[in-house]
Amino acid sequence: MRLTRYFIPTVKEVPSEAECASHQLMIRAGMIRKVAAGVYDLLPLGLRAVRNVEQVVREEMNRAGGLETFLPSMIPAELWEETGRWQFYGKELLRIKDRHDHEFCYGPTHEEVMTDIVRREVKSYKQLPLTLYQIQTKFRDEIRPRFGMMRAREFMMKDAYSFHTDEDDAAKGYERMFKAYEAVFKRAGLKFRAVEADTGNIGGNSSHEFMVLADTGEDTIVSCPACSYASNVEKADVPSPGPYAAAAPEPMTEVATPDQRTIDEVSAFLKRPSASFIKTLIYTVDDKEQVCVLVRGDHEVNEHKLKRILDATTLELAAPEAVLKVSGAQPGFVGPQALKIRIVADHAVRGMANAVTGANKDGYHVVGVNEGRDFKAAAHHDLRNVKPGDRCARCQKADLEFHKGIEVGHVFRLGTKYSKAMRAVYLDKNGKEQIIVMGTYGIGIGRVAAAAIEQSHDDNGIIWPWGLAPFQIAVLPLNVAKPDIAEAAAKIEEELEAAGYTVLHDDRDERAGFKFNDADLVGYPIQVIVGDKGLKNGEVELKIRKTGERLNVKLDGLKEKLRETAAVLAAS
RNA sequence: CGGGAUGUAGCGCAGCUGGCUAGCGCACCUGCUUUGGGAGCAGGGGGUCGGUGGUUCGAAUCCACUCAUCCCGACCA
Repeated sequence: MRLTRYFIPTVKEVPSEAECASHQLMIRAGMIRKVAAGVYDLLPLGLRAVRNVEQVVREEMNRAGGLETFLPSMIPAELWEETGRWQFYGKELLRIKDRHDHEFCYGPTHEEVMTDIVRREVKSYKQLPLTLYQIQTKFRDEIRPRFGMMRAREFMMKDAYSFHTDEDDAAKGYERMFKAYEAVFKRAGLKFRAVEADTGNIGGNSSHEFMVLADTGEDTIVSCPACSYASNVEKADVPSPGPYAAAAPEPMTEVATPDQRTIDEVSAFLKRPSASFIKTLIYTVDDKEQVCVLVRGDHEVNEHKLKRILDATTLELAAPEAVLKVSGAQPGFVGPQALKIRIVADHAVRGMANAVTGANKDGYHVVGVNEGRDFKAAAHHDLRNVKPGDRCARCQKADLEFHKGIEVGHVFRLGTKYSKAMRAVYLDKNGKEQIIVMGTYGIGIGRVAAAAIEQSHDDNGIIWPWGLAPFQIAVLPLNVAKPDIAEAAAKIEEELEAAGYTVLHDDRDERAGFKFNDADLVGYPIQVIVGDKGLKNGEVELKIRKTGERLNVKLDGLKEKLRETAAVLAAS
C-alpha cells in the first residue's frame, strides 16, 4: 500500500483531551477521531488494528467450537422485560423509541437476544451443547467515558454464549472458553492475568476477568505470591479474622465533636486511631428499606459483597434526609446504638471493644461502644475491601499483592438465570423438560487494541505487537525524487506484499526525518529504509521498532532476513 | 448526579479590565532551494470567536440562558 493513496492523518501535537498513552497515540497515529463523548471514528489504520484483533478472536472462538452470528444492535424492550433487566440495568442502558412509540434499547450485551434464538430453535438435548458468538458494536451509556477506546460508550465487543444440558457440561464449556481466551491474549502479545471477579450486572454463579497488567488500568486486582489465588478487589475475600481480644467494657460516654464528620477528622480531633472507630453507614436497599452497615473505621465497605449478602438489586448510600429519619442525626454523626433498622456488620467489628462511633446527635460522637451491650448486629459477614497488608484468604501464607489492570475479557457461568426467566428448555433423553444451562463470554475488541498500546509504546510512539500491527512493515524511501530509490522501494513493496506481509510504502515526497518520526509514531514493527548510501552497495537498512536495532541487508537476502526477524517478533 | 474548568482557523494556544482590519505556532496551498531523525526563504488560503438573547454608539471581550467538551468526586457517616 502506498501512503500517498492511503489515509494516515498523524498529528504532532497531543490533543488536550487525551490523558492516557493509548488514547493520545491512537489519535496522533491517525487511528481514531472523536465524534462525541465516548464515541469514535475508526480511521483506516485504526480499523486495520481492530480487524486484526477480531481475526485472532474469531479464529480462537471457532477453534473452541463457537459459531459466528450477527444479532441486531436494536433490541425490543419486551425481551429485556422478560428477564427484568429493562428495569434493573439502569441508566447505562440507552433506551430509544421508534415512530410507533415502541421501546427499544441499543444492546449493551445480548443474553436475551441469544437466549431467544435458542429457546425458539433448540428443542432437544441432541442439539446441545451450542456456542454462538458475534463481533458487534455495543452501546453502554457510561457515567463517565474516558481514556478513548479504553472506556468508550460505543465499542466493539465479541460476545459468546454457550448453552448446555447441565452444570457439568457448562463447566466444560467454561473451561474450553477460558483456554480460548488465554490463547487470544497470548496471540495479541499481552501480559495478562485471569482473576476471580464479581458478576455484576450480568449475574450468574462464578466468573473470571482477564486483566491486562498496566498502571493506567481502572481496576485493582490482588494476587497471592504464595498460591495461585488472584482476584479483582471487588470480589477478593478477606481472610477470616483471628480470635478476639477481650477488653473490659467501659461506660458509653458522649463527647462533643463539633463539625467533625469524617473518620479522619474525628480521629484527629479525639486523638484515637481510625481502627478504633466503627464506621456506620446507612444504605437504601432496593429503593425502599434502610439498612445499617458497620465496618471498622480504617476499612472500606465493599458494595459488591454487600449487595450479594443483602440479595439486593439496587444499593445506594441513603440520602441525608433518610439518614436523619432513621438516626436522628446528619451523616457523620450516626452510630448503631438504638437504631431500629437492620444492622449488618463486618467480621472485624465483632472484635472491637470500647469503640468510637457517632452519637446519633449532630455534633457528638460516643466512646466506649461495645457490641452486645450497646447495639446488636443481625449478622456478621465479610463486607470490606481487602487492603494492603491483608493475608491471602486462600492459603494464609503471604500478603496479597496489588496491581492495576485493564479488563479485556470476562467469562461467566450463568447457570439458568436467563434460560429460566425466558423459558429456554429442552427435552432430555427421557422426554423430560429441562432448563438449559448457560455461559456468557465477552472480549472488548477495541480495548484489546488500546491495552496493547498501553503496554507497548515509548516516547516516540506505538510499538505494535506483530500479531496486531495494522501494517507489519514500513518501506521508507528516503528521497523519492531520485528514481533509483523510488523504483527500488516500489519493487520491495511489491515483493514483500507478494510474500504475504502487510506493507505500507511511504512514497510521500517528504524528508527523511519526517518519515522516520511518522513511522516510529505509527509503530510498524519493521522499517525497511531505502537510502542512497545503502543502495549503492545493493543494500537496504532494517530497523526493528521494538529494539531500535538496525542492520544493513543485501537486497537479495532481504526476504530471508525478514522471515527470521518476523519469526522472532511473532514469538516475542 | 455533585463540584471545577474550558469552548477563538484542521490541531495547540494568545487576545477577554468593552475600542482599530481577530492574532501566533504547527498543519494546508504555490514557487525556489533543500533531502538519513518532524527543513529554509518568499508568497497565499482558511474564522457566523460554541449557540441564543440582552446591555451598549460599539461585544470574542460584560450579563443571562443554553449546548458541548474535559477534569475531579460520587466511600460522607
